[in-house]
Amino acid sequence: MSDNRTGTAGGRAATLSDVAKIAGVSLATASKAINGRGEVAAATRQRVLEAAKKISFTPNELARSLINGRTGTVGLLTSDLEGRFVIPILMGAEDAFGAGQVNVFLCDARGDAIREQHHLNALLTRRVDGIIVVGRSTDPRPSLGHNIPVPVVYAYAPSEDPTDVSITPDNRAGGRLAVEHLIACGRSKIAMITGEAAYAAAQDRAAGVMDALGDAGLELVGRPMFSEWSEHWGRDASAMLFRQFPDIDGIVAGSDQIARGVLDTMRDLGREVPHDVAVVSFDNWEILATNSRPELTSIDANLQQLGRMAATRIFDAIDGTAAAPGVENLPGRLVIRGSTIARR
Amino acid sequence: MSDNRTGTAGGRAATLSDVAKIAGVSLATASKAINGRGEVAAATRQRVLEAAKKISFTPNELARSLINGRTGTVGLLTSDLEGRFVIPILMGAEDAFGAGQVNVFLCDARGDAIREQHHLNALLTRRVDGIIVVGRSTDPRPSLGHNIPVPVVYAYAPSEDPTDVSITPDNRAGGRLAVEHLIACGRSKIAMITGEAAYAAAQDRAAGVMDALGDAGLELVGRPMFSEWSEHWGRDASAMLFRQFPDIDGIVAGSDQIARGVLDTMRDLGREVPHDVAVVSFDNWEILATNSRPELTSIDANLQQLGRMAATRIFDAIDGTAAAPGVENLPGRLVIRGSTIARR
DNA sequence: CTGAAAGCGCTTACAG
DNA sequence: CTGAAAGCGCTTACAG
Repeated sequence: MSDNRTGTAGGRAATLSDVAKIAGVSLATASKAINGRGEVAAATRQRVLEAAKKISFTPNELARSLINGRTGTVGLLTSDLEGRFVIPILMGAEDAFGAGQVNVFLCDARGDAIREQHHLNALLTRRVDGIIVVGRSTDPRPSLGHNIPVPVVYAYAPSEDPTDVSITPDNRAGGRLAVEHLIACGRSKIAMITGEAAYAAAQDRAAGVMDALGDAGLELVGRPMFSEWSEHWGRDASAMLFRQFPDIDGIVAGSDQIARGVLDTMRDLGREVPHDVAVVSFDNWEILATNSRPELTSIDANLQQLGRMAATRIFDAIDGTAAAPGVENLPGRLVIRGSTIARR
Repeated sequence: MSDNRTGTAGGRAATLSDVAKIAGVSLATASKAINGRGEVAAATRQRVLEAAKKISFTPNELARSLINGRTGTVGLLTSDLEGRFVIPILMGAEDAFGAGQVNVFLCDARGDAIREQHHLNALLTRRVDGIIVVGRSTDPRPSLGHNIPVPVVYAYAPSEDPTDVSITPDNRAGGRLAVEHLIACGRSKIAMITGEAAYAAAQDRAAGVMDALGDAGLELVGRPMFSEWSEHWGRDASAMLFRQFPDIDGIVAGSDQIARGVLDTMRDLGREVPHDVAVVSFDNWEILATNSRPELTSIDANLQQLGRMAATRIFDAIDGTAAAPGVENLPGRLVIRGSTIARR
């Protein structure tokens, strides 16, 4: 097969007319044969398919979309591509849409509202069938409004507008999960080191921690320590904490990164994890969680599932069976490793 | 403004005919006015624009594309979305295409050839103007072939076919860079701990390391140690290494993860970094490199630039000024931190 | 400066 | 079973 960058001798892509001409049938018949629609004689269909194959005919989806009003495309509007959180969501959505069925337009607004508006316009101009908006944190974000002619679903960051459809991780339930696990591991002197207080994720997790401690008749040791979402902070905070409260036996870390810092300090202080101190964290970022000493017990936010759900909501809305508006909170799951339960 | 999910009272999106009717002009004139083309009286243009605004007219890009033969879309065919490497490339490409100008179809083949073919077909059916194929490693990958009617550029993983256009990191030069830096830091007893030998990246970096050592009249201490790209391996390998060669004063780590493991072991062994042992690694994965003790000197592969270049190649090919085929090797850059040069 | 007409590639009633 | 015709939403020569 020679190098052919056009598909036909004429220097342009093969068209249904080309196929019809070669097969000696009308455009209408060629169309029906290709699409398996209408009553077409088996022999005729055969001829058409052969002709199509011969000239590598690829139907032009643009023309089809123009007719049936659906493009089979969806826009993914994110504000933070580099973020580790949007990627699994994006994968889940891509997954749910299926290979070759629905295609996803990826748009990264870089956290810039102007850029987001540009992208939104471009998406509408291309007649996407729906839009998924993926935020970079779980803090509510401004709504795109209701003047958008296609369904919109907000993932990770919920919309500020309660009449929009949003799906976000249930961080409060996650905080409960963390503490309940520590208690189940026999811990009762539990402290919390977490990220920036301005983040809803930090607040929600802390609230869940408090809920669960209260239910168990326990109190947090010290106050929740808010600062950076970093290993550095994990190291520094845990050093401070143990100076003040040497008998802590359980720590909830706001992220795997923070937990990694905590583990470093435990090692420096000669405290054994999990024997002396059990550590549970959030994110279940595998590459961090499975390479530490010991490995980290962590709460996975099920982001890929979150992406799949967002895609499903879009489908439903397109099919007219729209979900009830509001914020849906997706529970996370506890992944148990060596930082809370010793390996034999 | 009321909740309007359609754009017009008729329950469908506003059309140029609607605009023309309201403005009291012909379709042709409306088109020219909207596009700033042709000679249209200022007053007429004004009326048309007002009408368009009134009914929130958004031109249907599908129809335009059908006419001019270009869609302003590009396909991004990746095999590994979760990989940290494809994301910056993807961002760079998205960046180069600009907000709202060209839109990117994201397709993740999950490393499955069948799925890739499905996605490829879908992209062609949607008449993308070009395709960027982003591999998950720097190992050459099968070509998509030359029967594709649009330009194709391979990023990160080059194509096996030298007549394709490929851009890949220059890992050999990176290996040189690493060693030259260690030598500049006064080190002469240098060892290398790296990832799986089956990876071109591992081999190329090792080759560059050997080149630079040879040029300096030095020899590697021991042999390059190949195994997992993990912290675990970094810890274990460096422990073995120092047992055998206690006087090593410089280590090239094949990745930041491996380097993190090396740092852990140095700390366990009581060796001070960088005073006793300097460590340089690859990837410059910030979240790992800037949170270690000390921070990591690392070689950044300039992946975002790689993505931008790939996008540029696509543009050029569309404009008919195609790049010469072959593999282009993009040099990395050394980012110096505390693991090779002590902070004051 | 304005508009009627043809056409981009395809599908879908509707006749035959 | 097959095909002529209209039409999806838009643009572009070409007349006027």
